[in-house]
Amino acid sequence: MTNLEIAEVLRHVAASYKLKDEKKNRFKIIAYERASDAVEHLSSEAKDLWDDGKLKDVAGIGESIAAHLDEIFRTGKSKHFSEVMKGLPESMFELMKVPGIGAKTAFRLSSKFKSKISASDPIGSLEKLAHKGEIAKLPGMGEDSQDAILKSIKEVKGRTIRLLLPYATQIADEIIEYLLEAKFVKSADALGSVRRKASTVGDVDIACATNYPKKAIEYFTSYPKASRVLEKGERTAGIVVAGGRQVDLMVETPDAYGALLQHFTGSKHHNIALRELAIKKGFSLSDYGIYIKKKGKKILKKIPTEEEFYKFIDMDWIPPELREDMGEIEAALNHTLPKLVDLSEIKGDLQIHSDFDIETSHDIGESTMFDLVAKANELGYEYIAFTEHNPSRGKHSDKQIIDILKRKKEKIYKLNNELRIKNKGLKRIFNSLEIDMLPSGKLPVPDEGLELLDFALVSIHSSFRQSRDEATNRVIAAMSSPKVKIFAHPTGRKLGKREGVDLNWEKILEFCKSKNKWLEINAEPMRLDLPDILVKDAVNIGIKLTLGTDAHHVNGMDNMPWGVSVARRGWAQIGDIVNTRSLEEFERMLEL
DNA sequence: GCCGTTTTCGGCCCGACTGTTTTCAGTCG
Repeated sequence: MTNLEIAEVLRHVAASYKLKDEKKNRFKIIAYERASDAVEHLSSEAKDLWDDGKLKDVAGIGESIAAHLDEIFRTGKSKHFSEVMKGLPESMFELMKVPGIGAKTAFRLSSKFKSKISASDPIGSLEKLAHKGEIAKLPGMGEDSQDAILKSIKEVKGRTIRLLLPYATQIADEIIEYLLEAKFVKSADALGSVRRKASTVGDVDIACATNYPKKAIEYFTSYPKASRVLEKGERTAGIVVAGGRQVDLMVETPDAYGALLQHFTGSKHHNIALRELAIKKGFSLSDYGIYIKKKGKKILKKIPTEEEFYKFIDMDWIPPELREDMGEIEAALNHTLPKLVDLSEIKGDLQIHSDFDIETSHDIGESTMFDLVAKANELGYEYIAFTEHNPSRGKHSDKQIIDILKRKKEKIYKLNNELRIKNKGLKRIFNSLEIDMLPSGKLPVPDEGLELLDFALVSIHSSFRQSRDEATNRVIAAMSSPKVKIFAHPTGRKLGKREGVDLNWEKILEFCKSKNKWLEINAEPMRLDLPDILVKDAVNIGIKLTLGTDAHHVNGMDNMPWGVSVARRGWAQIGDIVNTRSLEEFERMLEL
């Protein structure tokens, strides 16, 4: 059972309690919803935690829920959950997937149209009923509700995967630019997961500061690229842009903008923790500002900037990337927040594929070494590594592989000489290779070939479905080769397409620490791998990380900022990232 | 049902928008 499935079950339990007796179960409902959230955002599989007896360590899962989940993992179901959901129509849980339909509405629809809602496709049945005008006839519903349901169903059906960060950022940037063209808009910022630079983004949210909120809402809803206006209030508005992507705007006057920015940047978990803390200090936080109690009255203090907002509760300003309630609140209170690594501190790109014909079975780069060097100079790097895939093993003998690698070494040797003569910008090109790990953990390059390299990366490109132990042993075996320094795109995940390989991270991190091996943060937007949560684990233990774009074209080298975002979300500082070092220091580290 | 730097009891985040209502319920973030 996956985390997503467990989270869904917990949410269904919460919905069931809501229907049975909302008043009586008020806090139980919150508890189950929180537990559901917690499981959904877990960095490891709940099943694995259960295996290790650590399920109860998850904040939000206590004695009782842990026991029910234990029953589910052992027997496939929970008697208690079945009892709670007893008497409720099965189809209602499916209908709740439609935005705007919650527990109550779903229950009413499922009960009312019992015979007309098919078990195999409840949402499809509902759509038919809506088309016939049946929904509008229900008490408390009307034409507008029916239309809203139809539109939502359409969106559910055409729902694309979550956006990758760069695309979401681009949508946000274009709208921010549009907003700032209006004279009455003082400032505009991305909110939510875009501002926190999460790897994927659902909806794009934007804030704007203006003394003319009405005008700003009007202006926003007439954005030329909007295909539809979802809502239009006094303070917020929502539109749909190309690809069915929703963009929400929050408007505030400049004197209260800080509280708004803080609130809608989130994350939800960060805000909840923050508000609970504020209550203990006698304040109440909201997106309008901070309420202070005076003589039994609540007085609103408006907050123009985020810095002032955090300062008011005795905290340092927290970089948005850290706002996940993962310890940043405690650190901000103690003034021990890390100084996060910055893009300007990156001195090299450690994964680049040129068009050198290395006769690999994988994809070869599209740009020449010459063009890639020019790009590296443009980016102000001191060094780069050419890391083409290894020559294919099936088509080459060991001797042929060694010959190819010799040719590549010579070519890079010549290029390095030219750099030395020019004596500016880029100082050194490293001769590296991204080597497949065979399923056994063996490397498809003979030792004599490895000796030709400055250092090597290893990565997984096949057999993604090995068992946890098999895969872990494979990685450790492959990394044990002396020339191998970096484990590239370690989980092998592709966002929205493929889960990563199931690995025992405790073991791998321990290995990296003891053998001084490095983990790559791959900056390719669909990878962003190592994931931020594992970056944080690695940083905690003191494992060094590298940044590489995995560029197969000069343009790919522009992806470095996304990798830096992942590093920052994992609390990495300059010292944690190897390629923030000067060339001389980096060379020393390679020899360790 | 969960949780603890005032607590193992007594709390539990805050507010907007929509639609269908004459004061609110449901849903969402």
